[in-house]
Amino acid sequence: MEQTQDEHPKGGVASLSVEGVLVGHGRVPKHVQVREYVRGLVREAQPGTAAPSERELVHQFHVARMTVRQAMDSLVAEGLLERIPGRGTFVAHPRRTVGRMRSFTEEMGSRGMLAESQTLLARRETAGPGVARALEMTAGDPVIHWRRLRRADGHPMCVEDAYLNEVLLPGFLQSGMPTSLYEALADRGLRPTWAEDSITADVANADEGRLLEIPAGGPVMRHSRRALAVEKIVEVSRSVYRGDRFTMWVQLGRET
Amino acid sequence: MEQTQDEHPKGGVASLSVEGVLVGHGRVPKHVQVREYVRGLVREAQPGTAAPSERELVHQFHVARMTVRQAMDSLVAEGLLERIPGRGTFVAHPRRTVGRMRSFTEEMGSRGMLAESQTLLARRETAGPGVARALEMTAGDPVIHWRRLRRADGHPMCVEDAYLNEVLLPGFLQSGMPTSLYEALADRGLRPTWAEDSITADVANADEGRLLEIPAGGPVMRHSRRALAVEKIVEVSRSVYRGDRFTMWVQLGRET
DNA sequence: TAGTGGTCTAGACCACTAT
DNA sequence: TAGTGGTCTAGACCACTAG
Repeated sequence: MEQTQDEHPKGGVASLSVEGVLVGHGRVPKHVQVREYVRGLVREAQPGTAAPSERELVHQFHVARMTVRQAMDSLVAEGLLERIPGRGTFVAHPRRTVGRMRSFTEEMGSRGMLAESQTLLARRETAGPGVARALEMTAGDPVIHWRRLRRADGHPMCVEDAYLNEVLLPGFLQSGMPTSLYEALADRGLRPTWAEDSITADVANADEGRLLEIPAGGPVMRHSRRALAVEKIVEVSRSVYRGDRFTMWVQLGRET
Repeated sequence: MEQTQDEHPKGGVASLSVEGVLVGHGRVPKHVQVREYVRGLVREAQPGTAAPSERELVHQFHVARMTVRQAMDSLVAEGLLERIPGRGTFVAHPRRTVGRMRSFTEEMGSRGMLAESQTLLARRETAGPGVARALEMTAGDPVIHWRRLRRADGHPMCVEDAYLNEVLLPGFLQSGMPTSLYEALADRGLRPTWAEDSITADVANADEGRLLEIPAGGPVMRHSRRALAVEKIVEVSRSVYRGDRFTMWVQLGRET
């Protein structure tokens, strides 16, 4: 058959993407439209629920089967669907997730605890050599320093010093400190997607002991993070956790 | 054209998979053969090196372009190649790896240190409730308990208690303790591919202090790991690291 | 202008599962 | 036997890059 893209024997130019009717001259590829349609169908379905069969989608969208397969392939690749030859395509059972990055709030939430934050300090500073190197800036460059006492269910859990590249966040301090740092970054198109963490054990100094309500010299975990948004380092933080109350969880995969 | 699979207008039934000639009646799908051919070409190439173009592979293997694309798709998905529209397909630049699982030996090696181990204890025991739960066994089941003092460049770094499911490892103790636990597991088809780690800060007790050559009450990091090989939990370990000498590094990704 | 990857078609035969 | 996913063909037009 001659290729007359976007023009079907029956139907001609389609209109809106409702119930299997594709946008005719849109620049959204058909396989993307099919993919998003299926994603919507499946979004809140139980694992094991059957997805539409490939030939069913072929008829529904009036596209070739390879186009449908392309759509399904990507959903399978991202772990949303799984194919069982001879049986069909089904909503995948949750797989083991590897090292998912979380904010303090998310971390506590996943443990069934309520996270709270108390700002101890929020100001513009000039970067010292350590912070500058971590943020890939030059010593003396302006940074935002935000120190918070973080509680879980009302109990002190850690003291966090976050340093942000002010150049990437003009007017950040003036707009009032947000409830969630990561959401505030996301609002500016700097949602952190990758982090390097380091963790070491230490003892609390007097200040830390006072804030965390433990004796000076008590065990603490020091946690440092470099958070990146699209190849840009947006946040560097150093946190001191109570050693008696906080355990860090990590999931790791091993390459084949 | 009529579908006469594995029989081409020119060439007929092919022989061995050398230089683009596919196995004719083999059960290895063509896209897999093309994929592995390209993987071999590219295995040790520098990032940025051009891979063969899709049409080039079409001619070389006498297959349809969709078949070549299927092969390339999977290499792109696994991060080996990257496509640049209008330019070609290239060996991908290394991406940020997320949470890679490592053995103590690998961990120290990556820091330029030499790892050594001294076995303090290696025997058959019956699982206590905690170990049994972690190994998904029943309390009282036989486990192998292996305690090691681990050094880096000759200095004590941690004491590790590893517990192994003896049912999965018959004769393990009798065969003499291996240099590398993970390699020994791999030899038995139980190479760990996934791990759950937890890390907390604490202080050393008297025994630990003596072994690690730090004062009792000094800061330590307690690290627990559950290691899985193909859905089977093969190892559970509890390690105590010197807080003044060891920092744990983790890379994390965030889902989109 | 030639070459590349991105998208798409309208079929086909296969092995497998379920009825 | 009907239906499913797995594989495969032999083309096509498009937008984009590079010489």
